[in-house]
Amino acid sequence: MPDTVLSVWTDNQRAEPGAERPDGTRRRATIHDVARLAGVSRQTVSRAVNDKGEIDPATKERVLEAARLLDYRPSRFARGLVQKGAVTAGLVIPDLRNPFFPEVAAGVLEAAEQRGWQVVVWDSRIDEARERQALDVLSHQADAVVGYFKDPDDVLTRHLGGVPLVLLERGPQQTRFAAVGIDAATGVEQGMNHLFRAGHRRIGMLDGVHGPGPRRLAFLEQVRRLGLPVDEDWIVVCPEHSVAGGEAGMERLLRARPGVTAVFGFNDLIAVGAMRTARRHGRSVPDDLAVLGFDGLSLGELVEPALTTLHIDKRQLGRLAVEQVARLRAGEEPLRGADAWVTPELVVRESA
Amino acid sequence: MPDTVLSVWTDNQRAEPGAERPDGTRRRATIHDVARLAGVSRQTVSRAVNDKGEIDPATKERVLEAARLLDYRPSRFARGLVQKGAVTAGLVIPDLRNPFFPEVAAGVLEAAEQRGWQVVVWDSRIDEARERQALDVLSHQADAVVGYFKDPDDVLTRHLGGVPLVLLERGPQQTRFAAVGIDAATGVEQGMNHLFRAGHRRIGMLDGVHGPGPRRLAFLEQVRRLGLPVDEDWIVVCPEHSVAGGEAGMERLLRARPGVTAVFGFNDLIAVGAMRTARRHGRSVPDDLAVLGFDGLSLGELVEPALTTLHIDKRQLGRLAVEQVARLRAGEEPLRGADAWVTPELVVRESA
DNA sequence: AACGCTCACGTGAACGTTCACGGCCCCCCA
DNA sequence: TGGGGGGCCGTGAACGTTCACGTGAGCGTT
Repeated sequence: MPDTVLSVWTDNQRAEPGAERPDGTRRRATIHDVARLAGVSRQTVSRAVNDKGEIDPATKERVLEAARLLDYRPSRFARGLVQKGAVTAGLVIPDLRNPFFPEVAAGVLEAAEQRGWQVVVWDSRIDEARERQALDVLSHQADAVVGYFKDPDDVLTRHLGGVPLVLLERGPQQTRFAAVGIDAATGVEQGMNHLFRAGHRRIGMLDGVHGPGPRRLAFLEQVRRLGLPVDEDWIVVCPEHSVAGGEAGMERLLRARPGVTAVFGFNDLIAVGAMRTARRHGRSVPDDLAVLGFDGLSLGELVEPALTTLHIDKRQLGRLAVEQVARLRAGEEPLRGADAWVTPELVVRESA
Repeated sequence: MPDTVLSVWTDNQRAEPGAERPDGTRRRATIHDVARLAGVSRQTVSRAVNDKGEIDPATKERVLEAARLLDYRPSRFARGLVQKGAVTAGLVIPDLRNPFFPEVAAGVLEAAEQRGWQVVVWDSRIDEARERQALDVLSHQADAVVGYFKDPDDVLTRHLGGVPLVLLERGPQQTRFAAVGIDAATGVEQGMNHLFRAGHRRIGMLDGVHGPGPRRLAFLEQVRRLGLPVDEDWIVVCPEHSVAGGEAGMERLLRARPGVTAVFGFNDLIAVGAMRTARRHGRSVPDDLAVLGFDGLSLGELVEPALTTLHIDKRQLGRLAVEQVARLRAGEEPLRGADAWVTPELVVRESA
């Protein structure tokens, strides 16, 4: 290589052309171009770049040099067309900034990697339109999709164009699609028992969604079972699934039900927000107000007091989702019921 | 559709076959199979599934029905081969569980989405072998790669096979590749000025990497500039970039330099760990010991005392990386110097 | 001298789409 | 009655690889 270090440095990585077209634009170099320049056949080029055997080391070097010169890169499409087996899954996540979802994603990536699949990730930013948009793209580019979607089945089907879908955190009774989820009922039961045994009778909920989702339904069932007072003022919906959302929700709950002695948060971020608001109102946690989270984020150990929460194995959730995809692809029946759930586990720390 | 609801529910999403092969396995249905079943040509099938015009509504419906029957999905490879323009970028992240990286990823995803690109994500889990592995795959499947890599240029080149690479957080002097990074010098200067003005003279560093990385070099320069005492005992390397790592590192620092009055953390998690250890040793923060972080994670506002830190615009970092990729693809010169940096900003909260 | 074997390399076919045509039929209008 | 035009549909070709062969040169063995 006669290039000086400087020129290598400067020209580094610049897209250098294959061939000039009549219209002046540049076409990407093909295996043909390389073959011609190196004076060999396509097959020999293929042998060189994929370093297979049956090729003279000298010609191999010559071919690679030609490839470098033309900035040749094999077309992944042409390649994929002839060698099957490359699997791409789509993953649609509502909000990467909520620490819950990166953990789920990590589980998906881990399981996908083990199977040799790759994952293209979309952040829908809690926007249903963006969810559909993600589906539109992924239905063209992925072999399967897993993710969080709010739309009903028929809408999803319309944007899916036949690719298999695995829903995250949708009860199977709410969808015909394969799904993996969280056993909210069992989790909430553990949590409410814990609060009840600690003497709490006026328990509020800071929900995260408007409709009667699984967590709220489970909460209501426990409230009924334990014979606690309840009306809709005990449940307030936070404007967002964040600390700020939890703070706002707690403000409203304290106004509506000043007598509340414990709150059950839709997730850990909301619970943390609740603690902050409570403290700002002069109530100490857990003495004046107990706070229970739902997620088991590691940041719950860092706040003060440390958050008592229902811990979810988030990686496992992701891994399960990938397994569902594998089943669909194999033509098997997807997991239903408890096998497709992750059961929360109560982690008692300090806040309740 | 004569199917009962039940059968739809049950058979849902199961991979139903295209055609039986001699060996008994099933082949995915092609456009040809659909055409034959519907009694039309490929082109007509194409028109139906891509809903273009020039097709009779009745035949269209017939074709779509046939496609449904065969579970036909167009091959994305065959499609990509003929219509250019689909861009896939690879993103390699060290650890999705460190809140810093999901934010960077969010920036990458956001910018990629705006350009109509998709992103396949790999979590290398801070393992250099896995980094290379990711490169091996992505060099085959992606049109460009951006990510965190520890290997030197030549190793990367070998695993890259010609695809453009943008490095995250590597000073351009350390690599010939295009890069985006953090202006550690400016950031550390701000931080150290802040500590110095508060009266601190014995300042330790909890580093995150073994070599003399940019943050440590900047630290040493500031120490020299301010005329502070320094030897290697003032710098300890934490075993990992986590709260636990910070706790362990702080234990060692306190043992080596009990007179320390302030510590500068490699990142926010380490700084939080330092605070916890300090407190466990009976030192109150910031009175007995000031702690300064580097990252600006939102969890820094939640801990107590709230973490003073050098805030980095992590999304911007991701967006910049995508812009670098775009430049490389366009054959332009990548950004160098300050345009490719994100400058940290001191956020004074309570810990220092 | 005939055979066989290995090494290095080339050739046609196939992968599954879309694109650019071209053709047919029917209707309408002059 | 002729021609024009639009609606609907089909036919080759092309996209860029890899795969399964085929070929010829060179060398050693019998």
